[in-house]
Amino acid sequence: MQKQLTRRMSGEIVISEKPGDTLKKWRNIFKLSQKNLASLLNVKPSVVCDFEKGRRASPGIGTVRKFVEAMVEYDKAQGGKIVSSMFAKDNNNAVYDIREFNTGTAIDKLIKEIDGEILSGDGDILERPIYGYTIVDSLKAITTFNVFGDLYGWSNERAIFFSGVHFGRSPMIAIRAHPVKPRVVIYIKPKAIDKLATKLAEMERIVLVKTELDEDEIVRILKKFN
Amino acid sequence: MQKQLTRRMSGEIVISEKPGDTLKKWRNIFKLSQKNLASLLNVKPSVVCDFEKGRRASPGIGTVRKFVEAMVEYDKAQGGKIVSSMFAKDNNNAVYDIREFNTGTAIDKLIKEIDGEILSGDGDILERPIYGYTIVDSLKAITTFNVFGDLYGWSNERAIFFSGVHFGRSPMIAIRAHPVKPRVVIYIKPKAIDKLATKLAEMERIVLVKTELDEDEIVRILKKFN
DNA sequence: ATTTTAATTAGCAAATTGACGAACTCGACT
DNA sequence: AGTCGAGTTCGTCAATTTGCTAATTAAAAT
Repeated sequence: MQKQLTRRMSGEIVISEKPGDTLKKWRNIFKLSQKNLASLLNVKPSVVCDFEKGRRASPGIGTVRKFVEAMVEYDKAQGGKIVSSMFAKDNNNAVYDIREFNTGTAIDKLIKEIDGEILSGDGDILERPIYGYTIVDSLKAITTFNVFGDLYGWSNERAIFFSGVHFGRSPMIAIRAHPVKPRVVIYIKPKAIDKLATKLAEMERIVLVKTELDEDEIVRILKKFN
Repeated sequence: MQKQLTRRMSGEIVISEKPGDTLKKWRNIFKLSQKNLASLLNVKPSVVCDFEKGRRASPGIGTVRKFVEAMVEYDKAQGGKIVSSMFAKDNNNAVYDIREFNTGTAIDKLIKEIDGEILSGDGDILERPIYGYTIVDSLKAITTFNVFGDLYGWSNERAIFFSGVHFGRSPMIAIRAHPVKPRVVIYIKPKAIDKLATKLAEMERIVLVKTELDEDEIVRILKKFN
């Protein structure tokens, strides 16, 4: 959650017309004085000012990072009120795990690692890289509001794992209906596989896979990937 | 939409453990070779490589920005396939406008500008700064999936304008139910004001305002703010 | 009226970036 | 065996950043 926010803040600062103003805006949101923030960073207040006033035309990302993380850390030490007020999405327990890779991982490599069986998808589509994954409880995903927006992390070039799958029909229908599609869908210990599910997967050119590993094992294995 | 993506990309690069890897990841997503990207940036390929391999520990945000924007621009010139595949939220026409300010604007200043009448809220709460606003169609906001997650931009220290308001009861109930609250709620040309709405606003310490200007005029006026 | 506190400006030394070019690796394809 | 394309490594150097101190302005508090 903090990471999400630091990314947002950094992104906004980098792209902003006047990065200094944006920096200042965040400092104000965190209710810190320049002196205050400076001491968190072990620098003198004039340094903070120089950045805010844009004396440095293009500060390094290390600097931006230090600033942003210091503010978020500070808030955390105070109980995290500001950070958590920034976010709503916590009780979204339909999402079991969500993570991004830094480098692409080929689909077939991932399938092999999790001991998956391919139900649909072949050829060079299996060599495409994906950049992250999401593990969701299929039932909760459909009944909970809003999850579908949160299923995709930064990239939709990703794998989606569904747990609690009966026949795998509903998850594929949901994916069919949703405008953004993942590259790979993986059913965790499905009871059976509905024919319509594989048909839809083919139509969408989505690689459909099943695995008999459980969520924890999958998370553990995928920790390796970067 | 492009701006959103550039912010995401930049944020991810800044916060990443290995910014170079993240840069590379995005270059791959945009299906560009180093040479290719280098030519878009008018630099030599080795420069791109140096950044990806982390020879510069802390590249300037100007550099990050150039990289990110070049990729997005390139995609746009190709028809914008990648950028738009990255986003789902288009047919969300419940949201009429959403914008962030770079500097805080006092609530009462904003109210004065849009010629608003205060229905609830007084004292120093009116001097608090806000950092953005959202204008939504109240009916669509409630019937459309997912909007409530998109109502808040970067900061919830913001104003939310509701158009198509009858008595203003439903919007306040929705806000009451939602965990993240705006600082200010503004009804655009309401037919009347429900008592419960003002009561809820008081309970949530939200400044409730009505205005007789229409959406377009409001957008025009708020363009001034930065 | 005086003292604090917060924010801004400016000059300067050391460290780092940003860009280049040339040399080098490593597969893949003739 | 040889050449292409894509990517990597590194020495070099001007331009910038980073952080300091010190001086100055502005606003708030005593």
